[in-house]
Amino acid sequence: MSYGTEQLAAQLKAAREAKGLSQRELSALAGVPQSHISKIENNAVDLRVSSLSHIAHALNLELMLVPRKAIPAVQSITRSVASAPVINAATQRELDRIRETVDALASHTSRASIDNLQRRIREITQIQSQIDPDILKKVRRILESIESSGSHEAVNLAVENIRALRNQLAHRASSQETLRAPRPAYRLEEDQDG
Amino acid sequence: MSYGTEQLAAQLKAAREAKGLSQRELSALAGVPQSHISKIENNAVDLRVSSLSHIAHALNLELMLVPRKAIPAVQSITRSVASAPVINAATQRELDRIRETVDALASHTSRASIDNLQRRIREITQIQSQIDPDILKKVRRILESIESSGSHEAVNLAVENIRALRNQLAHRASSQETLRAPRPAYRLEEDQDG
DNA sequence: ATGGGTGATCTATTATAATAGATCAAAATC
DNA sequence: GATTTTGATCTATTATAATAGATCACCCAT
Repeated sequence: MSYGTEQLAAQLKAAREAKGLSQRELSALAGVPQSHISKIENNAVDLRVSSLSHIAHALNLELMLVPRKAIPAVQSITRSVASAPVINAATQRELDRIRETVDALASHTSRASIDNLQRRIREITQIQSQIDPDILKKVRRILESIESSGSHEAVNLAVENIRALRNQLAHRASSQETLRAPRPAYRLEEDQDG
Repeated sequence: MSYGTEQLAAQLKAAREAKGLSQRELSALAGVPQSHISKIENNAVDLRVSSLSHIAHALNLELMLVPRKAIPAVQSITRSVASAPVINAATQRELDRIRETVDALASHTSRASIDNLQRRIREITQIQSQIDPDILKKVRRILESIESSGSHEAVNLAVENIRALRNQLAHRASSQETLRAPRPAYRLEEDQDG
């Protein structure tokens, strides 16, 4: 069912995920059942303003009525605020896991190879930019396969892999000033799988 | 009953009145019963988002979720847009009535006095500025009393009256331009505490 | 395999928004 | 003074949001 509120639904979902909250966590914060949040995010209900307001507040959002003419300006502001260099919680979690994996790897691998690897990891962590958690997940998979194989060359491959990722991210970070407009962090009309 | 939506209710009512619409007129535009609009404006219901959205659209407003940090900036924009020199519907209606009254007056009064009066009326109409309908109403009352009395001096008094109003409005209009020019756009208190 | 966390999807019940329509008092208008 | 407009307030009916709670499949990690 469509209620003409799909933008709001998508925005709520995006905001929740940007804060790294599960539906259950948001449910506790907003005082709304998880099942209802699910329906809302899937645009299956025409929710009441009080519900919307509660959920929005839990996500640090405010419901406002904006004059037609002011919409582009407001979107511009919203985008610039939303794209602040706050790291995504999911990304943060993946980074933590990578660090754990590297620590585990370090405990039974030669010092020299691991030092290089750890430096690369630190580099990535320092880049305050949005990183796709899936990419980090792949990196971790490689590290895990290394741990099981114990191969020296595999470690070098991993280092190489991460260096490439670092370069990619660094490039994106520097070109972000000019690219910010076509890459809104808050998408108002789309979801993010694809 | 309070639903934490009194801001929205007040804003809707203000927007409706700013457009010079009655609840019934808005009802027709938004496809929502007048009785319901009354309840909404009096904060007697926790309305659904679709209803809010319909009414907002009829009033050229859009429902948006705005990040906490962006609220002051958005309010600033909204204010500046709202104060745009768009003529109020109620004002427009009063101006139309004044014109009708003058026409009626012209049909049985000496040409010379009326010409001057009509020129003054035209001057006022040309000033695209917000005029308090109550002031215009007073002007019309004077014109009406003239029509009943038929006095020459009364016509001159009315002309004088309207000339004063014109000056007042012209002054306000010119000072408004100088106030709008250095409009501080919008500013984000972007402290980047990250 | 197992268990924790995820989000979607059921159930059943209650609360209330939304609707169409009538009525009313008070202004505004004629 | 009579008429119209406006906004608020009723009634009665229907539609559905909100709720609590259980369940399910899916991924992820042990």
